[in-house]
Amino acid sequence: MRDRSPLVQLTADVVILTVREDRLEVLLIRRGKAPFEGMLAIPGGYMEADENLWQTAIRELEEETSLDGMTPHLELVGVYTDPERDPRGQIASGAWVAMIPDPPVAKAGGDAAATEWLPVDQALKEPLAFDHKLILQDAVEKARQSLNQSTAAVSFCRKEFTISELRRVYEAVWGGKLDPGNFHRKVTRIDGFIEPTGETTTRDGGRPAALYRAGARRWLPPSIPRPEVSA
Amino acid sequence: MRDRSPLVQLTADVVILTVREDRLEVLLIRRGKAPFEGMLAIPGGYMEADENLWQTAIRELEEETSLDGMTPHLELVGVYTDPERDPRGQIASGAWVAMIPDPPVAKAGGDAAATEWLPVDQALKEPLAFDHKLILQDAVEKARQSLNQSTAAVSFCRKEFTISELRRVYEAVWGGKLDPGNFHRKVTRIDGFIEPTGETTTRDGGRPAALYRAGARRWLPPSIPRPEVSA
DNA sequence: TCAAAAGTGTTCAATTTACACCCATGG
DNA sequence: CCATGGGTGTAAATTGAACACTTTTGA
Repeated sequence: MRDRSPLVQLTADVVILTVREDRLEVLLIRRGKAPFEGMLAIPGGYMEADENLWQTAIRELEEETSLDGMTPHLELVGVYTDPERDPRGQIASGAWVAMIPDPPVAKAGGDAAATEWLPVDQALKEPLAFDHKLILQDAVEKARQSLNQSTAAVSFCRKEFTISELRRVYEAVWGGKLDPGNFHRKVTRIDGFIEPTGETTTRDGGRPAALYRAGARRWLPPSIPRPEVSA
Repeated sequence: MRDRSPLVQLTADVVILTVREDRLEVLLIRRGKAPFEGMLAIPGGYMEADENLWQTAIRELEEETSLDGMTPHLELVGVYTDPERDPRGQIASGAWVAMIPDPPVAKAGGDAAATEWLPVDQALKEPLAFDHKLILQDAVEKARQSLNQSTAAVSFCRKEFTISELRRVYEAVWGGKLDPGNFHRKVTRIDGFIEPTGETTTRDGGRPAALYRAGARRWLPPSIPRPEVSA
């Protein structure tokens, strides 16, 4: 049995999402070589000998975007291992979703002939290489869930952001509108979600808005409250 | 670069959890062969040629437990790919966490010399083979998070269960006590979480309790409410 | 009759919702 | 001045927390 266990190569695919002009967009590459030459694909690459797959994902992310030293939110979406998923042979892939602020600077590099930002709705209508349509669907679903239960939304914002900018992230990812006043109170009341910098900005127009930073909290309070730790 | 991408074998490890006597317990195997002979390990096995890693995980779960045709909650925990994690060579692992009802019937099979149920607290104090301590920690954390935000707790219960049995799942996994009355109202008010069967039981002693089935809902309501879908 | 567990009532506090309304800026 | 978005006030409805209390069984 063991001897028959197939030898595979590993790749990391990174679904890079951002919110641009109140829409959720994804970074795709136009493939420059076979297989699937000319088709859109999710950026990714092979794991190298001295690294693990998480490090591969980070490296791929850095190759495609300018991160300016910030560590982005990078979350595992799934592991894609169907024997037939890659015509080149047995290649398994770990997929991550990255949430980065706008304006993301796309670099052209690696074997990507060109990189393109596309609204997610539109990307899902395009034909994508390999099983990348499935991966993209799973990644977007994971992002939506992350906004439900974690503070991941701040990863879509710059280091300093206004509450309205944060609200527009939720609106873009979830679809629909949120009441600005109620949203403001909600997020300021959840302890550790965001912290005021003391500065203000007028970049969104209108009355100056207070600027905030991401807080230390990672998880939003659950709807069934957890008891205090007793033991 | 590509040519240097290492060839690896894939395994699926399944952290099988249950709630027994108000404690969270994990199924481990005592290894019957090298490496780590005699040590405790998380059950797992190699991916075979005609399957994907999810199917491997399901197969491993079925080898270790009697599932009686029910599909258990099986959730991806992570992908473990450090080059040095297995002394036999480059072996990458996908880890899942399974939540199954008590009483789980452990089968002895495969290359497991013996299987043992251990309270999670205790298992984390034992030395475990490979990087299985890390995997177990991650799996338990994933299970806790799942109870926060999804209806996964019902997976720890039998097909028909009382609200108290469900409450004891939360208490065992989270630690601490929940108010029985308030918990009762909470879970019956969340639409689609559980549905009454109409039957009652006295198996927990005291006044007969109504029996429930798992409902169709998979996710608990988020603390920041999602707006209605507009588009 | 008593203990045990299920489930409901009750009360006060806190939060949510849906708005109206005022505030502070740029043009 | 006006338009724009930021942020607070407010009142009604809902929900939450704590805990007393009734119900229904087995022992």
